[in-house]
Amino acid sequence: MAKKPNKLKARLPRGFADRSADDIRATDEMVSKIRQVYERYGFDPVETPAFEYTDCLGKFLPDTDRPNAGVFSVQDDDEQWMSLRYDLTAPLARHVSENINEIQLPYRTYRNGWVFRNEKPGPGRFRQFMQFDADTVGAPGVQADAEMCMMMADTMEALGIPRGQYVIRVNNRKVLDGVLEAIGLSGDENADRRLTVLRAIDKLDKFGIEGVRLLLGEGRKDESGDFTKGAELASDAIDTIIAFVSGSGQLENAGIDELKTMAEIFAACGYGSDQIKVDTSVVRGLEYYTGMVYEAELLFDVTNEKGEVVQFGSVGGGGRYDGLVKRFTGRDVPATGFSIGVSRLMTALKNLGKLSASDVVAPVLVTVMDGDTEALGRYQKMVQDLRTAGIRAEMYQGNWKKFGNQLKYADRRGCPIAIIQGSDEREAGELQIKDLIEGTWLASESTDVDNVTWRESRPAQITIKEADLVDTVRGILDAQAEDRQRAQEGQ
RNA sequence: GCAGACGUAGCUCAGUUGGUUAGAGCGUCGGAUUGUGGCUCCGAAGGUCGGUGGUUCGAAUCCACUCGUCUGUACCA
Repeated sequence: MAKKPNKLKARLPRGFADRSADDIRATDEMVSKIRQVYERYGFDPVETPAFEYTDCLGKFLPDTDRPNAGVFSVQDDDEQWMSLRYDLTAPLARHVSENINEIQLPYRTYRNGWVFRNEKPGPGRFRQFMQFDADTVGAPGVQADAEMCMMMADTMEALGIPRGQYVIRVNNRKVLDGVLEAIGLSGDENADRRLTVLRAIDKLDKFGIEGVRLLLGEGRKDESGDFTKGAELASDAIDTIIAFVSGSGQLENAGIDELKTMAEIFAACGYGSDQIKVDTSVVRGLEYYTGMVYEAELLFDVTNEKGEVVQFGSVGGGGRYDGLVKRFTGRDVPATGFSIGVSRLMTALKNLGKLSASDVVAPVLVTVMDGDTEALGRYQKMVQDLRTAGIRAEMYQGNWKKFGNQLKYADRRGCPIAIIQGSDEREAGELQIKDLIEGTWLASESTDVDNVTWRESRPAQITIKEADLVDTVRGILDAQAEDRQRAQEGQ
């Protein structure tokens, strides 16, 4: 056997995805709905690049052991480390700090873009994904946080998620700090333990009360038998925390007061607990949040491709980060903002059926039966006439000599209509207009017809005068659109 | 990172205690049909059995290592 040439294997890096036409259109539609809400709230767009100097992004400086832990980093030719951004908040803090003298505070801004994380990918979890953020920089008041939550709720509804199918959960980091203090976990020497406790609390919706109890104590065994070490708290401390996160604990501190103020704002603005509610188990990221934290959670079941119900968790979140700009400027610039995971949310909406199947119809296909220059010019002219009338259209660009293939192409491409003009029609100044949607239906109704009879019947095909091309096509397209509309409503 | 399961054609999967030339369905391509999609019929292409090494007369099958995928878990700024 002849030796095979060493063919290059085409492969996508793991954790990355190609996006189809449908995905791109659906994303564009989603993004535009989100943008409309943010614009209405008076936010302005800003864009920062995908790369930042690594030290500007946060605590991750590449070390020699794992230069890319968590982030994708490269060294510039002047040996400075740069990284792909892993969120849109740190770059915003950099942008604001760098332009602090030009920017009018409070600065209300939004932006969407790709972010990158160098970590283990999973289903619905990619190493490149899109986020859509909104932030108010330079506003210390709780009102700014409250506005964020309300805007998040409005956004969910603008995306077609009905009230009751989502909830914005709010908490205040200061509250949790108070709880930790109450069980004697204050001070630097307990920093690690505090983290473990916060992480355990964050898993309430995943593991339930009992799971969290285990993580606060000895530890917990997962389904594969692997053991996770717990925080090893005393049992009365565990009880205090459990009581607190399940809503029955008592505590007075600044965090609670702020939450009360927020609740009043929500009530005054007409947002009920079916939209936004205080939930003392919300933790969010551990690093930079200083006060309010909030997250958007979907309450409906999401089934994946295999038909399994999956725990979807949050589709967005944020909070107050008063220290992030100060790192650069030394000035106190309080800020609050949130981020929507566009890619994740889109997966969920797709499953909810809220993602309207693309309105874009495939182009009308002008078939080719005569390949000489003059004839090709005539076909191309038909295409241009249709395009001028605002109708998507294209001329067949493959091997025109196999006519059957042209219709097969149109069929698979989903073309609504095919235009046919052979020499017979040409001489009569006529065109054949074939309704491919109607034809598909006819074909499914008559499966036992032999091929010759099927072909000679020329299903769903009419003959018209050349001059009537645009009007006829438009008429058929309109009728097809009505049918689609009716079918959708009938569901 | 840790733990477990699984890797056979483009896809979904068969493949006997280790035994000749590794199969099927679907899909793809060609033909029946130089001017009509579907159905039908005929034919063809397509495989380093994830990789490397070992055991054996002989490995898709057994062993070791490795890579990859999936599931759980950890981390997630």
